[in-house]
Amino acid sequence: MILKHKNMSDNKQLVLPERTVERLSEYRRMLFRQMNNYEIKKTHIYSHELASLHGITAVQVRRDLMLIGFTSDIKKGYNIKELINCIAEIIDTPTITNIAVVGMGKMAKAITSYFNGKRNKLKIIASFDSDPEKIGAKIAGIHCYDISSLVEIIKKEKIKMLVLTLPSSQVDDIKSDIIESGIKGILNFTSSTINLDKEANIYIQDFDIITLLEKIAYFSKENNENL
Amino acid sequence: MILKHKNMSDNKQLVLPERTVERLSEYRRMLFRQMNNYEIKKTHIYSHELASLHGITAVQVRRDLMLIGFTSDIKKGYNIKELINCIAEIIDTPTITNIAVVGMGKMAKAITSYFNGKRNKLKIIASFDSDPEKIGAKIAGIHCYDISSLVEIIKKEKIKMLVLTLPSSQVDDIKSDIIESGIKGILNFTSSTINLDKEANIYIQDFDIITLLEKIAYFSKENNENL
DNA sequence: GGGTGTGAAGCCGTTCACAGCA
DNA sequence: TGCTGTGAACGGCTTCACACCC
Repeated sequence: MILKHKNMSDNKQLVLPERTVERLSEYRRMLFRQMNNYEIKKTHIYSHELASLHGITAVQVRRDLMLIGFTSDIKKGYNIKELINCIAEIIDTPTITNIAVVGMGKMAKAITSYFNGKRNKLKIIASFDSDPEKIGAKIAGIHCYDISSLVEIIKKEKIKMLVLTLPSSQVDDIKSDIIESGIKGILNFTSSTINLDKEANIYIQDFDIITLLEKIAYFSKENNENL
Repeated sequence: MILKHKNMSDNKQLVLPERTVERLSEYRRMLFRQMNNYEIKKTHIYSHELASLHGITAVQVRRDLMLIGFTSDIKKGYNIKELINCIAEIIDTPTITNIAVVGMGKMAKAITSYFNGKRNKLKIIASFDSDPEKIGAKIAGIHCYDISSLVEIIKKEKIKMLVLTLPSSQVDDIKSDIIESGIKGILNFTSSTINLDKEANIYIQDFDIITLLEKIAYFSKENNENL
């Protein structure tokens, strides 16, 4: 509808920086909150307001909005509703994007329960496991399939993204299936890095709790001493 | 013991880049696996071997090891055991670092069960919640305290890091408590950014599943079209 | 003056290119 | 020749500085 997004207007779509995309997602949710939940039903917001809500600088906000070609209303700041729509134009997919979880353990259940319902263009619709007890069951509201049917189900159910929460040791076993399935994006909770670089063209985001906690411990240590 | 780490030898400790610290954590775990789990009990490893195990370049590995002042044995590659010890010198704390989880929901339980036992210098030893059903109980092997006793317990139990898994709406309520408690590092699973910049000197790592999945969706989209 | 939009500079991390060494 | 260690170049992202506009 509203199409202030410069990059969308020329047919050659400009790719945004990773960090900008992350912040756009955060801006949007914050903007929703600003628009709805407060007694002061704001319609406009200044860059420095949005910035301080996120603990970043106003320049950063303006730069991000510049990149998506969104401009402010003179003297009143950014129109919240229009900005929400503009961000949606950019980061949302036109139709619902289906996601599946591989390895239906505690973490997967927690993620599924937490996530589903939070975004209306992204939905976890299936899970895979090798445990006979789980296969065929409905866990955290979604059907659990046999991991051996990964490729088949991904294609049938039009699944576009995977969340990997299976034991690291089992990751290698499904690599080729993942590539074959045509999956385009992965959130990898596994502690093993899956390097399927070769032309598979899959966007992978690694998340490893052990690494992160060790990193935090390291920089906490630093905090005590210098700096 | 083995002290090849240049930075440790001069009393002014050099701070490593974030990404390097992350990779060191990953290298270490991979090195353990290389040393123990394989039939070929390797004692040495080349930079390009370690690199390909992680899906990165050999230069990257060498650069990281250069930064920690670790050098190879001539013509044989890096001594695995010594490297493990060197990494431990840098990222491990001398004593066990205690961690607490705030908000004892499904996610917290999954994280605790997953993490505890994996690293011997980091341990989740307590949790906090406001739910009377949970307070006083032992959940996922750890005691759950009343969230109102946050500051007290953190000081008493010498807790140095927090994992925040409580609803975003409740984050603001505990901000001042966190600062008062003297906590040095936070892993924030909440979708609200906690900006407690002001001299609190807390290292914060944000992790927001919604943001990450939206980002992955965005770049998956890109993958389909250009690039 | 109080806000915005943006070229230019700066910073951080990765990669290139190459010298050195057995 | 094959691997390492590293200055220098590069690229992505953030911040500075400033022109512009009501």
